[in-house]
Amino acid sequence: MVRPKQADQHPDLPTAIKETARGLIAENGAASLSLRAIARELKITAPAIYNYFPSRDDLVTALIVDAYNSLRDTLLVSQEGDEKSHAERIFSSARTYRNWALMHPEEYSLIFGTPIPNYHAPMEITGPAAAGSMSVLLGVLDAAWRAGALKTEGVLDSTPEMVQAWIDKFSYDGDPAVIQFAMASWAQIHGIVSLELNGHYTAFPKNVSVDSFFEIEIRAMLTRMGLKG
Amino acid sequence: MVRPKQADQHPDLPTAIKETARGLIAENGAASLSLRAIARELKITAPAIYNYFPSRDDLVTALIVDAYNSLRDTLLVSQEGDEKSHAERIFSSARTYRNWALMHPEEYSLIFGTPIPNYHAPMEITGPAAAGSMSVLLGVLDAAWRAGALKTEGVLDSTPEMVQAWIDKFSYDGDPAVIQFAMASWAQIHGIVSLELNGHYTAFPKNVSVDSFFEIEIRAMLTRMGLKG
DNA sequence: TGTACATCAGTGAACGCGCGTTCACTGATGTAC
DNA sequence: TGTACATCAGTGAACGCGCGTTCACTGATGTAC
Repeated sequence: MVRPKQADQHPDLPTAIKETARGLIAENGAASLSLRAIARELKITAPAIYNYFPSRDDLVTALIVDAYNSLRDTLLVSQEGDEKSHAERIFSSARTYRNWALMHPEEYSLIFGTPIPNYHAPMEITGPAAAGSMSVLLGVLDAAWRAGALKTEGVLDSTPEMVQAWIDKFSYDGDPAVIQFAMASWAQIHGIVSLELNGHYTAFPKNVSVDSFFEIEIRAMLTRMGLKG
Repeated sequence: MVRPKQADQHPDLPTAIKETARGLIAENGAASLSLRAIARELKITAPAIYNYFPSRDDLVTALIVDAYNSLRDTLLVSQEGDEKSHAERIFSSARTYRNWALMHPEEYSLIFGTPIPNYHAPMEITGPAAAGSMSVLLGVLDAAWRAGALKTEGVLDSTPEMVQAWIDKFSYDGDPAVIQFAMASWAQIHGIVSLELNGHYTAFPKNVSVDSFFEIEIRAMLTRMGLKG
């Protein structure tokens, strides 16, 4: 009896490694991810992983980049459809962001959660990936503003330091208030999603839906921007 | 030469253990906290810790309870002063919450960050501690509402499931919109603080202040509640 | 004041474990002739 | 079609490490007489 080559069981091993890693992170958290656990799960030996990822940190970096790209792609798809109003587009981006996080909690915690101990993300790789997904969110607001759909008067007395930093970094030539809105909306959505994912909202009987609470908050967000949801 | 007893070097060893633990969490993250590292730092041996904490998990639980209590106490102090208006009280609670988080990032990540792998918080201990600090925040809003300072008309068509769960759990007899406001404000503040602490806002030249961005958001929050900041 | 003794905080060795990473290797596969 | 050989993905043993926890112990301190 000839034992089949392992490759036969995992035609695309690098992908299988990453998928298994995501599964393990979902179970035990990103901090306790280990190459040996991945290998055990895949029924290969740990050194085999080194054929595809030079070290554990490189695997983690690949997972982070994948996560940012997945979020970005999901957001882009949600914006398709020319018939949508600006309010609808913003609304659907917000919903999509939350839904993506709820469906991929392990990836959300990987990019927005507490950093993994002893892992230092190489900014020249994760930076652009992060900017890619964030720029989609900003893009929706910017488009709405350029179409004159956003009320920005009186939002800012002067430009906050952080908003200015963003403007400088990305050479943004629109209204600073759009950046303020973008960062505020992001914080609001992230705040809800983060509390939700870590069980701070639902320490109740369990299975309490956050959906309608979230919808109301997004509507309030749109109202603040001068849009009707 | 008689070697002094270790107890002489650490008159209050349980406290010293917790302080050292907080220091190590600040350095390397809560996920990598180890009894041996604490002992090393204190120049004692690891088993000595077992005289005060029956296991690593019990130490972590103590740290979490301490964190919640510290946050609660800090919030309570910030509310003192009868001369303050409701808007001022809410504003100062928000500021205090953020400042506490910035001054104690290790404790903030302990209670609101990604859970520590293989640690399961005993809800009967951490639950009341969490409720204690959260009820201070809710208390400020509730007081403002009872004084008629909050505009709650039209905020809720119907009561979201999660808001109702809170009302049931804490037998709240006020306006459900107050709970909606409380949870929304908490999410907004937590969102900003969380992004700030994890470096998602300040991946810039570094040292970019979030202060005025935050102030504007709190003011917007007050405006939404019908208060002028 | 002096002696015998109980207390108990902290020690040091040891346990079994899982980890990332290295290394020389094996053996199935594909290629060249 | 058949043989010799190069390739290279995956193996298995080994390394040095740090971890939580247990255990019998030591030795300074406080107490009783």
